[in-house]
Amino acid sequence: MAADPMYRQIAEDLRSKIEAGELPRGTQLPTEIELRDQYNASRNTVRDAIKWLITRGLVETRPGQGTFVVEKITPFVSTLTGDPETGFGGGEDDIYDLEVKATRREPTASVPRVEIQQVNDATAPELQLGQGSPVVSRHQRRFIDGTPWSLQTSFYPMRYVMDGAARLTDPSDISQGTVSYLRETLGIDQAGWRDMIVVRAPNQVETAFFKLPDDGRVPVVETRRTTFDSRGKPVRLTVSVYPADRNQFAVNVGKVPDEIVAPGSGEDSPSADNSST
Amino acid sequence: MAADPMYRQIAEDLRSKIEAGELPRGTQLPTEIELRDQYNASRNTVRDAIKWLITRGLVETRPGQGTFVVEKITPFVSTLTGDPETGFGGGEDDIYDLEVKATRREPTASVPRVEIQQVNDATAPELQLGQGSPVVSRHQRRFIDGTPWSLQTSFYPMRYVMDGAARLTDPSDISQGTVSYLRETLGIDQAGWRDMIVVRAPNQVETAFFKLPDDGRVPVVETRRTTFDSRGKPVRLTVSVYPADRNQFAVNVGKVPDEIVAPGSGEDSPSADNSST
DNA sequence: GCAAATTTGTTCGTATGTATT
DNA sequence: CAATACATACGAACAAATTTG
Repeated sequence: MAADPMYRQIAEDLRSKIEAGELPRGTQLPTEIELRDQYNASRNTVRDAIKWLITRGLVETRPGQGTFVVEKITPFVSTLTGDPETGFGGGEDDIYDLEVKATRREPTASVPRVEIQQVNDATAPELQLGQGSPVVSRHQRRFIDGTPWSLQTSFYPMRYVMDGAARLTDPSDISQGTVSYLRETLGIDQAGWRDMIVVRAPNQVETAFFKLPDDGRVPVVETRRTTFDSRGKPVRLTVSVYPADRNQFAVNVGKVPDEIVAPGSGEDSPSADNSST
Repeated sequence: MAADPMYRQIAEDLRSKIEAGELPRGTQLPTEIELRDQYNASRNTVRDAIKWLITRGLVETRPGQGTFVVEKITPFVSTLTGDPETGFGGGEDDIYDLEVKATRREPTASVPRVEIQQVNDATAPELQLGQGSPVVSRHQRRFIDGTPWSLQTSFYPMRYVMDGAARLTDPSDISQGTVSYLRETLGIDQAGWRDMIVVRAPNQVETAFFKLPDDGRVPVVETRRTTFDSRGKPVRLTVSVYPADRNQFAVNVGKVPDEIVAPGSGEDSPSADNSST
């Protein structure tokens, strides 16, 4: 009882039992009352230990049922790169390439929700627009095999609509893809893009849509894709949000083989802990 | 008291005050005793509210001092892509390109720690090695302006050393870079690489090195870079771990302008919350 | 340098509410 | 409806870290 607080000791003990396979995935832990007796602590202390395990994503509690070791999720893998000449985005509108280990799963998307907005303070510089400029936003919810996969919003300068790209405001899929639509109507070519990848806590909308635990311990990955024309001017901004607990990303540079090897994540760092700087 | 639990109401109230600027970054919140009186709740309930804010990274507590609104961190931005022909990795050994908004900061790295290990179960398939094959691991701690930036470990098949690349086991920097060293000694060319990006909770070593809060609420980003030769065979695997609270990543595809625009993250999704599927 | 005051951290006990079986 | 199990809330006491006098 000298070094660590009791709830940490209990938590570490349970953690080691989980990682040693003594408590396999999906099994139920002893109830809080049973743990209280086992560890000779109070129920509140046991609950502190469980809270610590929840934060690390090791267990989950279900009211009226018990505490369970979480099942491992087979992640979705999204490839952020693509062939800038041929494929260039895969042909689908705003949909990233997708490859999934073992089974090939099918992504589906909701009908776009289109809005005219004043450009956000955060996105204005990325689109090189003045504060408050009007933009068209096209928002979609995307699923894989029915489970929520990502939220995606693309922003286009309103000027494109004025200049003739009226279908940008159509609240339906632009089947040919907005890329080729902009090229054909306005002669805007797409020379490349940059993805900015940020990890952050989910907001309320994201927590609800992805059915994440409402204590914000599961982060989301936000990719902000700015597409440029050949003169280096930004054409659009696509913001996609993915829950980090079921998504991974791949980036290819140069010549690489096709198959994606299951990334085993986890404990690769040399076992010994570092001490000096 | 019907809808939300009291600790959530207190937390949301404090959150709105923080986001409205009423409680600026860095300022101290009222003490738990003061909050108890303000909200007419018990101290434990106030502490539950503070815990909720901590999980979301909005505040931090300092024992003996108080609770404070967290300061915003200017993030490091690492570019995962590069020119596959000319630059190809930037010339430094295993160091990614780095660009930082406004000021250009200098990355430094510790002397490599070299170990001969049996290949990990997770990394064996990525390097296409049999279970338990010997590998050389080269581990470095990397800093920017003195603050811990990333932990990086590269794995090479031990066979390379047998075949003549003895310096791979040198516990010092290979100044010319391992890429050109392998090309000159063994004729191994580097045709491309793939980065797998995973977000997960930090382990004990990472928590200590990055000085992260020990409750694992700050995730880490793990990039697993597999480098391939022109025949599509893996040459090496570089695993880098970055704390998500001070790092962002950029991926360039095709032709894009040089300057990286400050990515403002956050609240871009259309304001209204989604309801139906 | 030490002691007191302040503030958060841990642990206990207890009671009541809510969700599930 | 009853039993079970987790969720919330209160009160209290002591420990540990930090600042202040």
